[in-house]
Amino acid sequence: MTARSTSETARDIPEATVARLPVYLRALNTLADEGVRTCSSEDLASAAGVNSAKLRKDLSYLGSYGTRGVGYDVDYLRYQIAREIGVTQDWAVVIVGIGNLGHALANYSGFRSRGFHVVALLDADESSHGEHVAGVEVRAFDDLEEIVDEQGVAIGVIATPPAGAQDVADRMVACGITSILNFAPTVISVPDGVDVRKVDLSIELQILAYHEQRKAQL
Amino acid sequence: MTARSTSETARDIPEATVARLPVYLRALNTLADEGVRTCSSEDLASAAGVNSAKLRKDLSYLGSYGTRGVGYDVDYLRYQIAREIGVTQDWAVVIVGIGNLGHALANYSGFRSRGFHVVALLDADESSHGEHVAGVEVRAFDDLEEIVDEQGVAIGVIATPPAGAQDVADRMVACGITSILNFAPTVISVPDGVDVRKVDLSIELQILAYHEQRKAQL
DNA sequence: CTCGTTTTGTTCCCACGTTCACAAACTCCT
DNA sequence: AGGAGTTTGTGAACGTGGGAACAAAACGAG
Repeated sequence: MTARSTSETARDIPEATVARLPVYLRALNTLADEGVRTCSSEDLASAAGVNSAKLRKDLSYLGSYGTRGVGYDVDYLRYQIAREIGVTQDWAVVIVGIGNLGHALANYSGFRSRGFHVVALLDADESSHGEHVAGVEVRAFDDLEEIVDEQGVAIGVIATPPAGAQDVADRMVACGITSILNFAPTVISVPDGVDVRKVDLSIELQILAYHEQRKAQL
Repeated sequence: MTARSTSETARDIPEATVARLPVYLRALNTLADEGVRTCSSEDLASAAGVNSAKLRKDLSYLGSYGTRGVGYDVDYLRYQIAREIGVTQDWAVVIVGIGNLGHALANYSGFRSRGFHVVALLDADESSHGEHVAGVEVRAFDDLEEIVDEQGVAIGVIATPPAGAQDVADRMVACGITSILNFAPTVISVPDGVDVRKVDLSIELQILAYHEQRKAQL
């Protein structure tokens, strides 16, 4: 509806919206599994746990994919969101650090089913090399460059202890990885152009503890 | 400096600040381990990966714990943040769902060292009962009420498959748990007064994929 | 004691995100 | 064909968060 810029897609979507698109996509998948063909913004919003006005505004950044008076076609919208996020293609992922968490990540079925393919598991500890986890062999961390080149890996996952995380990140960046998901409980710094997202289990618990403590004070 | 309200502490701290306090706390712990006794806002900010103005503003919500011209006493500030977050006390935590992720969480040393104590591991699958993980016996999900009552549990962790997550949440809320950390890839709804935080691995990857795709388009 | 230096605490302003509210657009019924 | 009823897409108001910049406060030198 709005005028397109020179390059076809690529009007920029607010970061907060980007973070919610995968939630909408999951909700749409659930609806589709239940046989729902069409839904209103109200339906989808409640399935996704957000306000319907916010949902409509979020979707409006992608384009005008609904029909007034009717709602959204579940399959069509699902495809449009998947395309916008980029999960219509397959992404190669490398996981570094095969401890408890690395094992869990390697075995996590949610990656595979959403277009993420774990092509390598790496660990600095030699005693783990050769072991197979989720059908993938654990290899030496030094094989990183080779694997990234061969397989065209763009996304790396760090699941090492905090002390090694910055080194791992540096090596990843050096060999061309531009997106990192960091589970190590430490701040890592990377050059501009590289995206890092951090997941920190104990920080989440501490945030809950803060609110819990406040409730207890009343 | 500002006038206190009737009840001693408890001016409300912005949510964005609350989420960063654990990061500051971790950075302070690292500095303390290195033998640093005093630091400026600049030092601490770079250790925590934030802007120094933001750090100072965040800390100012807690009180006036620095000294102009000098900086912050590392130990003192560390204690003040820990007290504010509530990690000077010990919190009992129950983990439900002992699959790959549940195992990893049970074994995660970062919980114990930050005042979180895993008092029970529960699973609906009988075949896992009796097994010991990280020194704690896996018990039946039906024991939840008993354990929560006896141990005064306020925080629950859900690491089940998505289909069971809402049921688990309902049972947790029913027996008095008021803070939930949800790893199941589904939206769970809870009554007012209950805090839920969600950690979703595949959503994080999808957000990275979006940015990766945009970089590739240029 | 006074001046210069350092660093905090805070104010002001801008950008971003959320919500409301409504016009535009579509369907269905008569 | 026209009107009533729905539901989207969006403009406008509001609230929260981030960053620059500066006054206030401490310290040290002379």
